[in-house]
Amino acid sequence: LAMLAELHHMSAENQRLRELVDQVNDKYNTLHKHLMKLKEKQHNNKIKGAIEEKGEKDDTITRAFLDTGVAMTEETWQLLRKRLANFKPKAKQERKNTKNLTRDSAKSIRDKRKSEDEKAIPGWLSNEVTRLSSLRDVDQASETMSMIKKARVSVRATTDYPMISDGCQWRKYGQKIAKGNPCPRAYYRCSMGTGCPVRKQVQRCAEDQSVLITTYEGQHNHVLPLSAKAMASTTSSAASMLLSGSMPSSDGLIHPNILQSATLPFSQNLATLSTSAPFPTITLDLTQSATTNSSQGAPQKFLDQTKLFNLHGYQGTKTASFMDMVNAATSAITSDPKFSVALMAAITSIIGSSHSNNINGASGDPTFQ
DNA sequence: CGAATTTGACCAGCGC
DNA sequence: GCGCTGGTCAAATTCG
Ligand SMILES: [Zn+2]
Repeated sequence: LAMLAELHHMSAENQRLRELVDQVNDKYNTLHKHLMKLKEKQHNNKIKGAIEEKGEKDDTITRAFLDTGVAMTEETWQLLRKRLANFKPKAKQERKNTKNLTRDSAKSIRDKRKSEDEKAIPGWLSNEVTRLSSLRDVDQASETMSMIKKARVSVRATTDYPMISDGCQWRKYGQKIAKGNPCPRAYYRCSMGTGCPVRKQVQRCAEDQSVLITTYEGQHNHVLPLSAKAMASTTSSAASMLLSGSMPSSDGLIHPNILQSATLPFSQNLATLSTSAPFPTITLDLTQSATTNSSQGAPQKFLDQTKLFNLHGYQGTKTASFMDMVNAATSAITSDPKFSVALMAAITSIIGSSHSNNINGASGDPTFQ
């Protein structure tokens, strides 16, 4: 009987580990894509820069970009122009806060909420923060926090992508129609924790309506269910990656060169990081992820690693193999320390929450009309 | 009946 | 100052 029980236990744990492996694998893939896209975008930005210098803003050019599969939206152009025209960093957030506070002063409830917002420290992030603080200054850590609020992670995914619902509970608080395209943009706020500052906005692409662009902002205030951890950790690691990329030139004197987007090694069409003003944004492209992955030299390593991952994950599922996988992953990416840091944070966050295997698949994420 | 969504009002930036 | 626009609020309404 005892043996049976233990067997049961073991199998359960096995299952859990397998899920973990899957998640890590997913995250790995996502990050990989990020990198790819980053490289791609960097290339694009170079081209863009050249074009901007020449002052050519023809439709034909945009068209060409689109034809080459480059996502070149009007927003991007506007952002570029804006950035070129004038750069007014900081102070926006502060002003906003004060505004909100004054406005909210009328109602006690919201007042309370606001104060909570300002004082609350994202629980799951605390580890990372402490680590960072141990490495750097407390000031830097706090600054990183504030920056994290500003940082944004946007995810491009097709509507049928299984991750449509990221496991979080979102309550819709607004919807607006964008000027350029007929598709409205929906604003959501995380409703899992009281005063959770996380916001996301969902918009489907104008050209290709099968593509949803969800943009996440902020860090969670509370504990996340396991199902939500994948996306959350992915976005958070992406954000931290982005921020760590833009941080080292501390004290805000970051030159707002649009054309200077953070450079990460070896990447193709995975993730696009743009240190672009006003908000640093990293976009992950999940549109063409699972199927057609590699066509060129660099990613080969990764692919092999991934396959290895899958293999180990699906058959072995011993903690040892899992650890091996993690080690392999980390060692494979050590070429970029920042990246490795981010990924480590993500992995540790996942591992740390090995209990509460709550596989709550779909909370309705209604794809708006 | 409580919670979530809808939807117009509202507000701050921003360009003119 | 005016009007437009992106973002948020909140009353009304629907949903479960
Ligand atoms: Zn949350």
